[in-house]
Amino acid sequence: MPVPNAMTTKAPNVPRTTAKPQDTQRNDVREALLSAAMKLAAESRDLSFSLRQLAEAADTSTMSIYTQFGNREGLNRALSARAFGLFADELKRATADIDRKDVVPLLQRMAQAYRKFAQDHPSGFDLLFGDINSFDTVPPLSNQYEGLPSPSENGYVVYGLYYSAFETGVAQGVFRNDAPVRLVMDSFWAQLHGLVALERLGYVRLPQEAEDRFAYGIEAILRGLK
Amino acid sequence: MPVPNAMTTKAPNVPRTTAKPQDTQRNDVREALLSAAMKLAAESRDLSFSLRQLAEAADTSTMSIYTQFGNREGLNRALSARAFGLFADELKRATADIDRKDVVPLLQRMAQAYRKFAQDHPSGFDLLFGDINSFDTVPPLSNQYEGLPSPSENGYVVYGLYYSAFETGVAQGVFRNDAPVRLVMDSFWAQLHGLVALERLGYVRLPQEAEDRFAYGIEAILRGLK
DNA sequence: TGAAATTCCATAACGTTGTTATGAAGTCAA
DNA sequence: TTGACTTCATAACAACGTTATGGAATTTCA
Repeated sequence: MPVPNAMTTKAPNVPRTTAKPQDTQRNDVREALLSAAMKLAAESRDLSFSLRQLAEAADTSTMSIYTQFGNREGLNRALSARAFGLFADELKRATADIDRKDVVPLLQRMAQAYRKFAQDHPSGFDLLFGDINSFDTVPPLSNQYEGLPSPSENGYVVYGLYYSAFETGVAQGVFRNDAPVRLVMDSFWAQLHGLVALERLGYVRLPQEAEDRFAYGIEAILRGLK
Repeated sequence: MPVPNAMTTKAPNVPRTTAKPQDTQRNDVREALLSAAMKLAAESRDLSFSLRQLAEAADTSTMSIYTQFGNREGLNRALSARAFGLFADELKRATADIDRKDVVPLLQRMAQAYRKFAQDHPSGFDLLFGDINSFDTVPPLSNQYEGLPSPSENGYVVYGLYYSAFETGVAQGVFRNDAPVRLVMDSFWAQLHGLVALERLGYVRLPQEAEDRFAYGIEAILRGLK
């Protein structure tokens, strides 16, 4: 879509002051790029910004993206790590006042946090769960981790929060023990993901229905795992 | 990614024979474009083909895509209608030998068909359920249809097959009647979608786990709606 | 301290993409 | 037969991700 090219048409040959000794805190440029990318993604609620737009927003050039991240996929990978951080924060905040032994209210809050993360950071949600090949940063489902790329630290945090809730719940007899805890947890997560993903994708067109739909779905999911 | 441009480098100025009177069965070009697009999508298992590749595969030029479909989004919309046809076929085939009153086995088959459709036609699955704004061709969840774009005919077929199964099931008392049938059905669908979507996105890395995971998930979903 | 090696990124270009401009050929109504 | 309309082949355009090149800043090591 041809758009007024206010951005690419700029005064040419205005060389930027390149890194002076005192501002060469390493990773200044990297940080500027990452935070500008997060901002652009937040504004548009997707990942459609171009690398030229990003470079301009971060007051640098496209080449610095390549030296810092290799290519766009590398940038996305770095952004995924950030997104997992936001997700982990939301999970912790939502469950701060819940006793870890009260697994049912705990998981209800964690489900709400999953949905809230998708609503508040839709591009982060897309990064983590919306694209093929995005799962390099997500902990694998299997116990057999060998040879698989290692996910980000916050990925493990998120994974661990869900897993330990189910570990406790199965031990308490609140959830079924007819399968490995991992499978019970994954079942919960997949079904929760479906509720949230369809809403993110625009299937739920009438906002006033969304709350009932989500609440009903979560109850059904938990019922099915008891 | 710079690739040997064997396609764009072709003998120039070789005018094609433009529509002669006898081959002007209208929509010849449209049909050629659609079937070539389906083929390209099937080969790559995604929608990454370019409009130039499509034009060449259909032995026409890119402009015909624009006269036939307006733009790429219009092409995708037409492909969605085809994909819904394939999905409806799969649903019918999978449930052909099931009595419509046996709603539990019926829905198990319909869940398997949903998964099989995603496996056999991943790009079709992406078209229908994988992208924001793709839901113009999907029947809306709500009873209040007013003002919403009308989905494709096969969209209604798919929707109706699921809906009537739940209508029967709720009437029989097999499923809960504590909410509108539409909400029960949507809960089932969303959770099923989560199982299938995560598998499609590459989360299930070990194929030998996929079957158990899916079977366990479907059982849990049905249990939660009883 | 000073020269060589290396890192970083600004400029500019390349190939590919979706889309649009233009015009010629074919169809259809009168 | 004429004139309006439709269709699509050619060519161009702006924007995209990426790569080439080179100069400045920094680091290494004497």
